Amino acid sequence: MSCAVRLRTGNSPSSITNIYDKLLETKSLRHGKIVHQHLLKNTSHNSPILLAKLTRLYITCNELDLASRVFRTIPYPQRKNNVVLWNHMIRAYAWKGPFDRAIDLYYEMVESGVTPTNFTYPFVLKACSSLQALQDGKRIHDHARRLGLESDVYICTALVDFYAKCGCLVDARKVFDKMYDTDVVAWNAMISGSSLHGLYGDTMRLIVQMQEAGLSPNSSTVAAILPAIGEGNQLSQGKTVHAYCVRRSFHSDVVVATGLLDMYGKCGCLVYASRVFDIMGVKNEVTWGAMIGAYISCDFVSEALELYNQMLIGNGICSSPVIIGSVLRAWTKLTDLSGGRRVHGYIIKAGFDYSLMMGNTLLSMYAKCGTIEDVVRLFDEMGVKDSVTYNAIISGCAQNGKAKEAIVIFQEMQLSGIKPDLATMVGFLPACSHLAALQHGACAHCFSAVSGFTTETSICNALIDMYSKCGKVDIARLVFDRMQKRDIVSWNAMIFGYGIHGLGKEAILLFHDMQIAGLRPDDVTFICLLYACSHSGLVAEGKKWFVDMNQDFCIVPRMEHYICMVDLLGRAGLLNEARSFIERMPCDPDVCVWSALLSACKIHKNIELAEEVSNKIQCLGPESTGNFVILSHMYSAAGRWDAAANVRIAQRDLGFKKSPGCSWVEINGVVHAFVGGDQSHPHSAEIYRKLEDMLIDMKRLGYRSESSFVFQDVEEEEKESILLYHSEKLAVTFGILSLGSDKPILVTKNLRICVDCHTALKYITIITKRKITVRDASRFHHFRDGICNCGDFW
DNA sequence: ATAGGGTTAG
Repeated sequence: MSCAVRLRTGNSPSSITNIYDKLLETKSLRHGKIVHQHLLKNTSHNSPILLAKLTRLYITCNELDLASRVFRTIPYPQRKNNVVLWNHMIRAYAWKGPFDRAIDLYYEMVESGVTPTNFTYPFVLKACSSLQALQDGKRIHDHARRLGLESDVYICTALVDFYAKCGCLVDARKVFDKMYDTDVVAWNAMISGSSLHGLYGDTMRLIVQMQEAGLSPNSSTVAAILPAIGEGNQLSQGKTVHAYCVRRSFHSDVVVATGLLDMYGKCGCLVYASRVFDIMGVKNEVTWGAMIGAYISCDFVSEALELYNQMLIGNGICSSPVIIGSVLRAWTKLTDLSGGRRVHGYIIKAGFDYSLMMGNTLLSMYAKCGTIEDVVRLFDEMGVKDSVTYNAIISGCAQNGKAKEAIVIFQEMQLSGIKPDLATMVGFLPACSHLAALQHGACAHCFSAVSGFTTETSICNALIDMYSKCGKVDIARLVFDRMQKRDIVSWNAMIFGYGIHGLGKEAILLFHDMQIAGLRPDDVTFICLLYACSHSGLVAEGKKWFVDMNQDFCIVPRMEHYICMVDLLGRAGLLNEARSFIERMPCDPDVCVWSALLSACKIHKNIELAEEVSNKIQCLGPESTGNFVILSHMYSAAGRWDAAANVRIAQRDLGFKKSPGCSWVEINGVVHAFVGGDQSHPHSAEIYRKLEDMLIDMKRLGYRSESSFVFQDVEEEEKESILLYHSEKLAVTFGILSLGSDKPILVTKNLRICVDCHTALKYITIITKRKITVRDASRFHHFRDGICNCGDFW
């Protein structure tokens, strides 16, 4: 059609309007744009009706920006009166987004005096629902009520959907219950809302009620409930739904089938997931994303990456932000930083939107791969942050030994106005556990209680761990006793708590209680139990449980169990038995197994065996520095300085640096750290003076420094001073100076406590009449009135 | 319908 030519021939305005009209009726975007061009040039041809028609055409063609531009040029009275056009504009934005434009248009409509109709509300409410804009939705609900539109079935359904998506399920239910006629769509709104918020029980109850009301779930219902089933790990329920889908022929629907495979993946049933995937006729990007995610959830990470490549190469499907998120999670699970970095580069190069979720995924990858510098840099770059952002960085720090940083960031989070949630606290408490920062931990406990988190099993589990690692095993037990529901982690954490305090009998009692309560011990339970036996010298019990674990509980021992057993036997002085135990192992012992024996050789001063064990460790590649240190200590103790020096030279040549011994003490919520011979603390002078004073009293009571454990060949007096300024002594002394005389002192050390400090602290408890507790890398030492509860071997 | 944060383990 050569309309452009005809338009130039000086027709009268009314005939031109007719031509415009005809062009718009073709519903062709190209024609619309031609009319638009001419209207811009010949403003005299503008008529409100034409402009309205052009707006409609643009809406139909999904050109919302253009539609909106033309809409605004319609003169006021005509625009005001064309309610239908307002509704169309709002509906278009509510469908396609940006959703906030729909809400803005609604407000503009009301403010310019246009009365919304029953068609307006479902659309604007849908926009509120997509944005989870609770306040706006409530206001709009109020408007509809005042207009007497409350019984309109479409509005009610939209309201149910809106409240349910915002998580206000009580309000959703209120609207729902008032409805005269609830159809499948209204039920689906209720059901998908509770499913979206992970309320598995409620979702299933609603399904039953729906069927009792005589309605059958349709494919949308099924698609809505499958994520909740997956998250609730309800495999048998999921299979029932699958069967229902087959009966109703929903299973060939790509949305339902994708939901099914995702559900199987989340339930850990990879075989079923991939079977659904394989027989699917139509697969889209979401299907591939779900399958890749299923592989990752089931720990088949390299298979997931392989599938991703298959998708790109053989199936013509491009990456999407969601799939890239999954790929990042795969590298995270492999703790493969370079893989993660490559994906990060790809995200930048491909120009993917840097959404909050993508940022959080990247942050979590860097955090789990242990590069705190990258985490902090990314964190600072992120413009928008939410609680997940903070949770990722806090737990990332806590899991990578940066507990002090975790505390600082937790404080920053509170200043930023983002409220810590349940996951924040569960991720933060281990940082307190690690530092034995009881005051921070107790504050976190109070905050959790006030926020209503302490009814949750996960938070109580973290609290049990925190209190027992902060030396308060009694409070840990109180938390344990008051829990409404305990899971396997609760019992394991409590048993381990008793173990580190040398309370083996209590650990065994709890192990029995656990079985009476109907819980089946798992592999971790036995690690905790054997550890407890080992640290309380309960050799016979430990041996018995090791056998029972295999025979009665069908748990195949892992390396960790063997390590516990070698530790148990070795600690008790049964060095030969420990060695033959290792020789009988059905699998090859790793370095940690031999290290456990080497530590035992040190306790029982058996240099010959230590040398032999040390050679084995050398052959395996001595992964850690601790083994060199032990052997060198033993040679030193025997006065064999040359041998000790050779070990240290070998250690240096192989590139192993001794990690410095570090001790810390929490005073009024501030953690003070010390290394050996440290003079950097502001109160250093006082601390050293106090220590020297105490040394005089200690000597009077019979203390002799264990100078054989100084590893350089130096004069006695010098040895004494090297020992005197060990980090644990400095931290204890600072505690004595800073805390009231009735207060017990808790010091934490990153390595095992040294023999001399162990002896010295006993004397210090007598001199200062204080209780002193040291948590070293291995366990708790409770010093009281000149004795330690560890029984002097550790 | 697919992506982000959390508890026990020498």
